Amino acid sequence: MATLHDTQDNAPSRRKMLPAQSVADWLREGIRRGRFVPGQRLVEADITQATGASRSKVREALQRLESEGLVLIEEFKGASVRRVNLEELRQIYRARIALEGISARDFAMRASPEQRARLAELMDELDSAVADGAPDRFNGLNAEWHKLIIEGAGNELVAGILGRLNIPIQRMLFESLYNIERLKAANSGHHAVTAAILAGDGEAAEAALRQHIDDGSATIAVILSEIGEQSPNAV
Amino acid sequence: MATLHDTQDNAPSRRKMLPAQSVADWLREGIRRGRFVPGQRLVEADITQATGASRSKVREALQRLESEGLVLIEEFKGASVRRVNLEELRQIYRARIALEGISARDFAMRASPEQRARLAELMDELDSAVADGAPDRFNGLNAEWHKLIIEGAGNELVAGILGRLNIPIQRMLFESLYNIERLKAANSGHHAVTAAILAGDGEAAEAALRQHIDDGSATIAVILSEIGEQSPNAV
DNA sequence: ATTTGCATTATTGTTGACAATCGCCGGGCG
DNA sequence: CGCCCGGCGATTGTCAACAATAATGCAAAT
Repeated sequence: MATLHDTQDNAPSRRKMLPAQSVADWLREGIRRGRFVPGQRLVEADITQATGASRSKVREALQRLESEGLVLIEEFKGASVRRVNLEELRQIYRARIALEGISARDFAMRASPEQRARLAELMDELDSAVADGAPDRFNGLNAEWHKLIIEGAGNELVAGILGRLNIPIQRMLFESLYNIERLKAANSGHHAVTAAILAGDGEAAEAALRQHIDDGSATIAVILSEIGEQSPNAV
Repeated sequence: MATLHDTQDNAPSRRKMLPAQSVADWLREGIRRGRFVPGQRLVEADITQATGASRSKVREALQRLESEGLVLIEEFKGASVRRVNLEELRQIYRARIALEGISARDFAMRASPEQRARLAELMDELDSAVADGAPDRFNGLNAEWHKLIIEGAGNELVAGILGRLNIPIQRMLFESLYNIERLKAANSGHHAVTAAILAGDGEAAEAALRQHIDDGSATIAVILSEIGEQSPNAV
């Protein structure tokens, strides 16, 4: 079984003494970046040693992550990164469609000229990334593009919910865009949404973004089912 | 300052010894039913005594409620029921529009004949409650009507999010329907949604439910602003 | 060789005591 | 009379030891 300090790699982790809430952030980030894979156990002692936080803080962080749906805590068995099955993935995407859709609508109605200009700029850079066949650059720009719309919609509550929803599927999202065909498809969706927003058409923007997310969901489902077919404790 | 066991009222609270997670439920319920009003402090010792749970469990429950956005925890000041301002109310309603809207759409597409029959039945009872001018009965039926759609949409994730979103405004929702005019207006919205669902028209069902919720939001905003004008520590 | 039972160990859950901080109350002073 | 300030009680934050439980490894028996 892989322990935690096995993988202490790049970070200058010399007794960080992370104070409190940061432990939750640290774990979230680790889950998002794939350092902790679904099913992996999160042993309190290891986290204590890795972060320098006290056990109380570690426990508090784990309980928080559980109520966010990121980890599973079983009595006397401890915490582990929660696995998502296909049904849950579907539900996540349904929620994303609803929330990110309405964000696009709101963004189209209230975005400042600067924000619209930034959106157009990102669109150009996305195009150039596609033209260059640069999936890494595309991934970063893609995240920024979505983030601009979500945070620009002026609804921190919805932005927060979406942020939490995305964590479990972040890694798959990332992997899904290493195929040039999918990349082109995704970008055509971006174009439709961007055009509607720049035209100030909230209705169309919402519809286009819904379509865009729905397209992506099929791709992710494939990836998840591939992963799910591996041995249960492998991932 | 009102303490907790001042208000220990109806429940047979003879040393309940609530085990663990139940403490969070107990607090949630108390907040929802107005036993704990926004701004009220939630002292650990009082909760311990009232529930019979240990302090660890109480703290755990409070932290959970904080990450749900229900309570506010300040360093060395403890937990208190979070106040919602008008901007946050707007954001809650925007999220509700998105999530309950898509639930109506999904329900229209996948509800069983039994569920549709139940919806029609509820609609009749709502009408009769309006005709009788019975706001209490209407309130109960109204909650059931929304619940049927949300839980019948087949998305527990979205249902859970909506459940948490509604808690802070539950009391206002309740109070808002003691005006016969508003009651009639709300019911006309119910009719539009029900008709669309029974016709199997997901698109129209979503649009109608969005409109219905949006109508309600204005009413709630009025109530909140009235409350907000009272002295800050009164509520 | 496989399985069963047992003892050991690793890990989590719980409790209690102690330290830190905030809010209040009363006294001193301008 | 009003204001500042220092102590005091109440409340929360932190930590370490202890108890309860599950996982593991080993040996013996079939």
